[in-house]
This record gives sequence, structure tokens and C-alpha cells, in this order.
Amino acid sequence: MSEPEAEKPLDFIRTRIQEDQQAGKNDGKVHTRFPPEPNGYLHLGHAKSICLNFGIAQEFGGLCNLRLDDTNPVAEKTEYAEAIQDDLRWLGFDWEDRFFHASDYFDQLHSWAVQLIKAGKAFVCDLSFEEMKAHRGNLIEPGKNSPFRERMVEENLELFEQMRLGEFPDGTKTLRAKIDMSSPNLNLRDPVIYRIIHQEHPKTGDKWKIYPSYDFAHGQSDSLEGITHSLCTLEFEHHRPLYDWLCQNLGIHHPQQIEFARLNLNYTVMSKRKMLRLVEEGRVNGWDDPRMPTLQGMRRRGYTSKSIRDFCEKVGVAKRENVIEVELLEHCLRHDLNLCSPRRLGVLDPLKVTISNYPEDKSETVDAVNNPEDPDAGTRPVPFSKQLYVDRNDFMEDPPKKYFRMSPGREVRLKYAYYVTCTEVVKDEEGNITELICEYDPESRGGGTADGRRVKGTIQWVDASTAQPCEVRLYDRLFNKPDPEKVEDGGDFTDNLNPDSLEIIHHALVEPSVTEISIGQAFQLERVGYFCLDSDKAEDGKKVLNRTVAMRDSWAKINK
RNA sequence: AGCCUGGUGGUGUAAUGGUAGCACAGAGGUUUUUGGUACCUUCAGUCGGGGUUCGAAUCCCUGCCGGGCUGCCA
Repeated sequence: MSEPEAEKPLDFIRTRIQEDQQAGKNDGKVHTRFPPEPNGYLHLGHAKSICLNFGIAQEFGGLCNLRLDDTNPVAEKTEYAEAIQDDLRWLGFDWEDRFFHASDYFDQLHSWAVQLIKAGKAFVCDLSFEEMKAHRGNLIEPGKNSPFRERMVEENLELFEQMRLGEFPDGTKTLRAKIDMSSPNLNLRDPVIYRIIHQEHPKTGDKWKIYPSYDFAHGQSDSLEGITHSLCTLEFEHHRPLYDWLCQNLGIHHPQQIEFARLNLNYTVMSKRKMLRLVEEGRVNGWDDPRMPTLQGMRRRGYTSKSIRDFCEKVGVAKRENVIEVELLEHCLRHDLNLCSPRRLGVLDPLKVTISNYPEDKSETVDAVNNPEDPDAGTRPVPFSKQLYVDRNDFMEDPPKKYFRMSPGREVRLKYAYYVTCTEVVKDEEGNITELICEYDPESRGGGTADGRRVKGTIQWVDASTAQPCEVRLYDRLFNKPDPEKVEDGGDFTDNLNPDSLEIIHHALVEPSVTEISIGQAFQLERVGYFCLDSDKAEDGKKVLNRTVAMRDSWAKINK
């Protein structure tokens, strides 16, 4: 890392922030925030926003706040609030003492509403949902003024106070900003800024019967926290004029809202609403199902936070709609895992091997390298004896041309152990292969011989008497279409669910040292993939291994 | 339909009036006690049409295409 930082090209947001900073705007300070609503679990899309906001703060010598946008007590739960903090910490970000809630500002927000009323810029409206909708006009036609738009300030003040006191039922009155019912931007057609909701709030209890809308809370919260750059996704672009209007008309610090395109990943859905459906309909086993793109699911699957951060950096930031290929995510994952995962031996589909010329009562251990990428990781002893198991797909009785694994008469290397040659194939009455009889070369201990003879194939194995049985869960993409939304008329995204996204292997065998691995710890089963120990136990009490991601497999590709 | 916004290889993202680059994916190869990793080579792009300019992905005009907007959700 002594390289002089090659200046990386900046995305449009960083370019703009850099310009602001160099121009001395906000006294050169940069302050961002990550503002999730606590109404669901964080997912990969949020990770992009998190990395952006915290990353930028770090790069520009600024700070990033965590703020829960809890303006709607109907949808929000403390359970989510806690999970959000947990995920954020896991991802590797620290907001120190800057943990806020939009609800911290309810008093201030309320007095700003009063200020607007006094200035004749807000009014209490008695229109029902339907009436308001009818008055709003539509995309091409302007709206009509509410009949309550010209209420006197005193009356508005009194009515708003009664709303606050809970004297009206939900939905009967709203406080609206008085802007322009003919604006081509529907958000400026006298938007509702306070609504009546008789609902306890997780933070403020029963103090409030009225709650500010997103538009009336978000920008002002940013303002109160001294946010300089308020980064959000594209769908808020039309809200920016309102954001600006409020800051101006309230005469408060005015952060700059900048919108960017949200993250999309192919073969998956990235919306809370759709994920909720998957969970509620039992298409997955909860929010932390390892197939889910939630941070909790990915974490359980074995994704490292580093790989996710790396991914978020690599996808970049721009304003155009994008769909990232999952291969990039998997690349980042494997790249990190390759560097840090200890290697172990295991077979998913055990096929018995007996070494005919190996002494009956002998057993020994061979030294296996823990991580070829990290010499400091050292080696470990792995038991070896006459009875072994190899993976069934590492043997072919009648192999194609470029197959270098085991087949009758072909010498292969049992990794870290010996060269063996299959001399006999044992079958049952139905012709299924039940056992391989092999001969080994005692001179090849450790996996090499003095004569330097070339042995192309190397396969993994486990010692029969010491191997640990376990359950292995193999995951595949949740959807079998790159764009799960692409469906026949009348269908929906669940039609594209991949029926084979979870495959359970009940009788896998792994070398004994795997039992020392703790829950969540990543390791590699050589030639098979990266795994981690799940918190679940199998029905029969065995340990459960999640396959995080398979190894890249160029042999499988050749065969396609 | 109106308004807003965007369009660079298969995917994502740079280049902001001066050699279209990087990453992933694909193809080929070298190394290898993981058909892994690493490394090398290679394929492939400025939405169309006009204009301005010595020179345009970049500026102008126009067309086409994508996305967003008609919650008292965020």
C-alpha cells in the first residue's frame, strides 16, 4: 500500500461534493446520513446507499449519521430498528453517537408547521381522500384549489391544534402546504404535510395524534443535523423542489439533495415489499433465509461484509437505471473468501474407496495446507487409512477425453496423501457403483514422488473412520429469470421462483477438524466451494453447512 | 398525454471539445498438489438523423427508446 494513490475517477456525486468542498461551501464540511425507515430488513440495495453515505463522509473528512425515518407508526417496529443497527455494524460502519430518529424532531417539526400556518403558507384541509384526489388533477390536467385553502390563519391555527389534541378521527383533516395546484410537479400541488394517525409511536408513545409526512420530516431532519449532502434514490427527484421549498420558506439550513439510481441485481428482487411476500407466503424460510438478498440472509449464507463493501464500490454510482449481474457479486465474494478461508476436505456424495495394498490395521496422518494464499496459516494433520470416501462425481467408469479424475487404471492424487489407481469397480445387482478398489503408491506420500511423474488429477477425500457426517445446504439463485418481473400476462414475479434454489444433502462427510469451526466462520471445502456453519441443526442433530458459493468450475463449463 | 430524468461493449462504470479506458462476464493461453487462485492474450461500445468545430461520447436541433411522477407510504 505504499503506492502513491492513483487518483480514482470520481462518480458524479463525489465530483460535485469535491467541487462544493473546494468552493468552501458549508465551510468545507461534508456531512451525510443514512435514513432507513424501520419497517423492514436492510438488503443489498441499502448496502449501496450505506457504503455511499459512510464512504463519502470518510473520504471527505466528514461524518455520517444514522437516522431512522420513523414518521409513520403504522408500519414501523423496534424489531426492525434493532436489526438495522446490527446490520450496519456488521457491514463495518460506525455512527458513533450520531444515532437519531425523525421522531426526535417532532416538537420542532410541529412548531415549523405552525410557523408556516402563520405565514399563510399552510392550511387545514377538510377534504376526504377521494375529494382530495379529485382536486389534485392528474398528469396532464392541473388541480383545483381546495375550498379550505383560504381559511383564516387563526382558524387554521385552532384547527391544527385540535388535530394535535386528537379531536378528529383519522383521515378527516390534514395540514397542507399552500404551494401551487397547477404545478406540473404533483408534489407541489398543496402537499399534505401533517396527517391524523391515532396510533402509538414506538418512540413517542401516545404523545402525538398527528404525524408529519415524509416530505415534511426528511429535509428538515437533514437540516437540523447539519447535513450538507442528502443522497437518495431517483424516485425522490420530484420531491426535491418541495424539499427546497420547505427549507427556503422555513428559512433554515438547506442541504443539497442529490439523487442516484438504486441497485438492481439480476435473478433477484430488491424491494422490501416483494421480499415481504416471499417471507409471508413461505417461499423462503424467513428474512434471514440464505437465499434472500437481505443483509441478514447474506450474512447467514456466508457473505463477508468486506465482499459486500467491495461490490458496492465496484458497481459505481450514476443516474441511469442499472441491473448488475450476480457474477460480479460472486466475484467479489470469492475474491475475499479465497484470501481468508481455511481449506478443509469433504465429500458431498460419498463413494467408498478401499486401498487394497494398504495395511489393514494402519492409520496415519498427512499434513494438509491450511491456506495456500497465506503461508502463515500453516498446516494441519488429516487422518488417512485403508478405508476412505471420495466424491462420486470424481469417478467415471468410462470417462470422456479430457477427464483427469479417477477412472479404472488412471492414477490420480489424493490431495496431500498418496497417488492411487483404481483397479476394480464394485457394483450391486442393479449395476450401481458401490465401492472402488484402489492400489496406492507408498512412495507418493504427501502427494508427490521422487521420479517427478506427472499426475494430472487431484481429488479430495476423507478417512472413513474419522469423517464427520453433516448436512449440507446448497443454494442456487432464487429466481430462474434474469428479470423476475418479466412474466406472462396476469402472472407475477413468484411465477419465476426457482424450484431448485435449495438442495439439501443429508449425508455429506467432512474431515474431523471441521467440527472446530464456529458458526458463521467461512471455510473452503477444496474443489467444492466456500461454506460456513449454520446456526440451524439438521433434524437428526447433525451440523448444517451452508454453501456460500461454489468454486468457479471450468470443467463444468467445458461440459456445459 | 404533460412534466422530470436518463441512453458508452453482454453487464456496470470512466473519459466533459483532443488516442474511448477499467472491472465483471465470454474466448484462448501460462503456472498450479484445488479443472481453484494468480498472470497473459483476446472479443466487444458512444441510440438514430442533422448541425457547430481543424476535431464531438461530450455542445446545438430533432427523432427514437428506457425509467419516474396522479398515497393522508417512504
